[in-house]
Amino acid sequence: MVMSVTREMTIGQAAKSSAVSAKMIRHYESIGLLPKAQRTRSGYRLYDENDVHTLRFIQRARSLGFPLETIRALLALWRNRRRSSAQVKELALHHVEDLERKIAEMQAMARTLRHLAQHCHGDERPECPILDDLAR
Amino acid sequence: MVMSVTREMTIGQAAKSSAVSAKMIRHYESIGLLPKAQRTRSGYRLYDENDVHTLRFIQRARSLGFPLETIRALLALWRNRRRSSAQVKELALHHVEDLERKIAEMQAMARTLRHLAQHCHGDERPECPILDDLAR
DNA sequence: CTTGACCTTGCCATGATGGGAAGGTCCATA
DNA sequence: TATGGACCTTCCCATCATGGCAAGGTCAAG
Repeated sequence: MVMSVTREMTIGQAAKSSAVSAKMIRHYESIGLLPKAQRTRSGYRLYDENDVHTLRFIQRARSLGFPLETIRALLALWRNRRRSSAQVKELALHHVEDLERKIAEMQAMARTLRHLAQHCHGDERPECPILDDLAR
Repeated sequence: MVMSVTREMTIGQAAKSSAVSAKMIRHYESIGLLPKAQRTRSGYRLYDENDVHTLRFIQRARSLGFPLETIRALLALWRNRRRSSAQVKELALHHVEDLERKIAEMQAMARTLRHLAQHCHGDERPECPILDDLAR
């Protein structure tokens, strides 16, 4: 496989460079989050530095918990020179609200369980306020 | 459909009494979380107060975020007179750890995003530290 | 007898990811 | 030049808990 001087690479190399698995790169392409990759004559996908940059963008956005559909919108804004930062900020703050809602739910669960566990002897006897609560 | 005096009910009534959807009741049965329900001659599932009690137990455990496999274990302990409360407590505290780990992850995401958003003008101009971070 | 509310099973979808199979390609080394 | 290993391809299946829908059967009241 002969690649040009512009440092084209296979999917495995792009995966390493971007910390996005080859599996996911193919998946992102299949759902249209990434444009269809170029191919060698034998069918191998080819990626360049630009593609890797996009992959890193997606990877970073995923690491901040953005769902793929929001990342689709963020990518469009990133590429759009006439975007308004207000649009980006709205997506981000909406996601923060989602996170905060989920955090609050889980904190309530954890608080309840810690409280119940605190009153559970945790010994060999069967009496257990945790089960009592679940069965109430 | 004639039901006995022990207040047997159809799946829809059991669903209302337990706040578990009929769909989920069937699903729990299919994965063996619930024993196979009794049936009328025509094939309708029948539930009694005991079944509803179990359903409420599952519902409460789900509302505390326990995964179904853990609920399977909790149900077994609930039914086991020779259980030790230590086993129950361990399952609960393990789940609390899971919750706390996820909460911490999401808090880190939210913190980062709030910080980035704070520095984003959120106006009609394209400059945006949020995109800058994602693209860095 | 009709109608509407309920029940049955079975299939598909979600969201993001991984696993694995069956088969093709590339390249270095024996 | 042949072989082997590392890589690539597509396709299907699994996760986890839940919902939706479709086609068809049952029940009870009017």
